[in-house]
Amino acid sequence: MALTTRNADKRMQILEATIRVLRERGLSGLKVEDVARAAEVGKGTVYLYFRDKQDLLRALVEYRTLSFYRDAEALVKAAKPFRERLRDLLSRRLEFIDEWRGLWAAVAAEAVKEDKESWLKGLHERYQAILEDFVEGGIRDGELRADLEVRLVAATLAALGCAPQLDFPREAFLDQLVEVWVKGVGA
Amino acid sequence: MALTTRNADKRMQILEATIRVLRERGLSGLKVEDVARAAEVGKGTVYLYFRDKQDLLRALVEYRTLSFYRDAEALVKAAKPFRERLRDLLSRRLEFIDEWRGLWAAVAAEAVKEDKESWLKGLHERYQAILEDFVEGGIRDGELRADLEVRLVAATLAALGCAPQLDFPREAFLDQLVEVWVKGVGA
Amino acid sequence: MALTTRNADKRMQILEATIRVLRERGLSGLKVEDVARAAEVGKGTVYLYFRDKQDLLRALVEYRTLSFYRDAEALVKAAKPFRERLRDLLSRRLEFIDEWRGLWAAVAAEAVKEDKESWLKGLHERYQAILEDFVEGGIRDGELRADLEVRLVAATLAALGCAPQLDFPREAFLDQLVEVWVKGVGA
Amino acid sequence: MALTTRNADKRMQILEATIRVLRERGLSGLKVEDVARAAEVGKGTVYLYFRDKQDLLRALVEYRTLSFYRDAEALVKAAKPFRERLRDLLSRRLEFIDEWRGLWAAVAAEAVKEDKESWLKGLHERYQAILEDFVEGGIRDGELRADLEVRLVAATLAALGCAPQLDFPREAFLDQLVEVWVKGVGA
DNA sequence: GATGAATGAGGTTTCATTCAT
DNA sequence: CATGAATGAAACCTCATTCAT
Repeated sequence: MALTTRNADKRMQILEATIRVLRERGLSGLKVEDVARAAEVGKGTVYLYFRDKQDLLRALVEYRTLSFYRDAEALVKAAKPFRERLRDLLSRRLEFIDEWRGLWAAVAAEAVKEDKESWLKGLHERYQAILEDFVEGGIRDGELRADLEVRLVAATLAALGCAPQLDFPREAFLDQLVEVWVKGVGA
Repeated sequence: MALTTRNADKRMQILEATIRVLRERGLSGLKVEDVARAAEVGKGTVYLYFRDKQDLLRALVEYRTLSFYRDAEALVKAAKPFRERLRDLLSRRLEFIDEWRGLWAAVAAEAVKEDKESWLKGLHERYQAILEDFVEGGIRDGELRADLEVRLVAATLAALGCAPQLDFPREAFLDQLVEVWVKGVGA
Repeated sequence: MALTTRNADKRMQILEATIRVLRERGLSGLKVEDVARAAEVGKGTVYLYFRDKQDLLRALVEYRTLSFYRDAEALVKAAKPFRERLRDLLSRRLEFIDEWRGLWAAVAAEAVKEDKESWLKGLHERYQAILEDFVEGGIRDGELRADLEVRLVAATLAALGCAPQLDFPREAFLDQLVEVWVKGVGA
Repeated sequence: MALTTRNADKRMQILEATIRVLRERGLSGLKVEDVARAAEVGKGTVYLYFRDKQDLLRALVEYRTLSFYRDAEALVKAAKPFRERLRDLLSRRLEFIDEWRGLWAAVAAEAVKEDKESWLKGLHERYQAILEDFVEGGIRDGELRADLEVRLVAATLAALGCAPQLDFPREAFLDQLVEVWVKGVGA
């Protein structure tokens, strides 16, 4: 138990270190040795918790992505007005993208060499499902037009938020995004 | 002259091979030797046209990105209805994203180690400018609301198009994107 | 402690292997891989102890040269008659030159690309100082003429010993060298 | 004839360029391409005059070494006092060493991979012979002691002149060398 | 003859992975 | 369990050499 806990802690510690190094040094600068140093463990220890570097990356992608999905789900189901929930979702989405510095797809590609397509598709479907729920709820509540094709609209939401080089206030940008999308598909 | 032509041709040949290999093998699978083989030249020849691998990547990013910007500019300035121009733009954007398989940011990060920020910002500003032109034109023509803050709206357009795993017809998705955005900011 | 010892040992092991390979294969035949094999370590291990090949060469030049200087100093300060000390010095000098097979200058040139001049001068000054001490002692003891300019005479000693292709007994040659120089500057 | 002359010229031009590049860039910096540029010919042209790089180096070593021997022979046979002839010889010797920047042995080692020993010995014997002639002449003329073993004394002369880092006037150094040797073996 | 674009063998170096401690 | 010294496969890159023009 204590052991399991300590192990789980160290796993996390390594995963957190990994994304930190990734952000600082980029994908080609991501060395196992640096990850170990950043996690304050020995290099060999990384291999006690992950089969190899690819396994570490796969675990990282799943850890941060599922964490994002969990948050996204909670945010869109919160007891708040529709627009606020949308704004929270998009905000968290921008945060997610920023966390990866645009490297998500590249890391994901390294993380899984076989069955890549189905793995990616599986991940994305979970997000798509969350968004479809949100859209359906919006329609039910009269916030969104009833004649929309849910899957397509959810997809436009998923497609919203590629992080441009923001040289203006993030809040204003978020407001504008919400504004556009709500006007675009709102009732 | 003939030389310049041949040289320019071979440079292109290598760049085209590079993006092909990148798409097939991913970033970590991008070996100079494979690029050379794909371009049907010797390994050393790559180094006649590019200082090193980083230089090759930088040239590739610029080549494809500027090519995209050129097309984008032409498309939004075409003599067509506003919605069609928008659709063409978004279509080309999806194509651009698909071409890189989501690796654009990662490749760009490898391509430039110093002054990265200013280089990225410089590139993005060109795109932002094209979009601002488009938005301003739309306002002038009465297609878009006049009370919009041009830069923010252009930014929402830039943020539109992260390629999700499309499991429905691309055309329908594009139509929906256009629909949402035009409704969102249209007059 | 044990570590330091083991590390120092392995460093030495690699340096000894390097000069062995250098003598056998020449400068252009000096591959890091061969050095590693000769030192009975892996190729990568060499890079644990030396930043790169140039660093290895620099360390080698310093190691063998300082070792020679240390011996030279001890020999000229030994409690022996002047002529014997001179003979021991020249003998060690011939050994040093033979050890490098005439490649000292070439290896030194590879070993240091910047500040080469000051590095070489710095090294040589240590030798010159040892010789000047020896000459001064000789004058004090009445072995050498008192009207000599110490630095110049020390320099002639430094200039003595370019290894010709010896096709006669080394001992006789050494005796002759001693004879000439002592007659030349002796009291 | 004209052709032969032009060819011989171009050969020389390349050899002169080679030693220039060697002095400037060192042995590992000696690229055929740089030699060609320095000689103001095409890279392929070098291969019209020399079988390969090794052949170029062998020709260079022979060219400069035989040139030195020719000069040395003329200098020691000149109609001048003994000491002056000795001084001229040593002066030319220092010049020769300086010309190679200490790289003579290393270049010679690259220049000949097989029969290296006999080639080096053959070259050196020519120099030894010149020096023996000089010593014999000196004895005949009563300038040198008659009880000397000619070969050994000639060898000490050959061993004289390793170029130290001269930080005092070259002329004074030369005078001192002459002084020492003449005193050492003179009548 | 003269050229220099093209080549690829072969060198240097990195870094994921192992394993003895 | 944890470690990091050691390893060598595999990547990058150089440069001697060739050959079509």
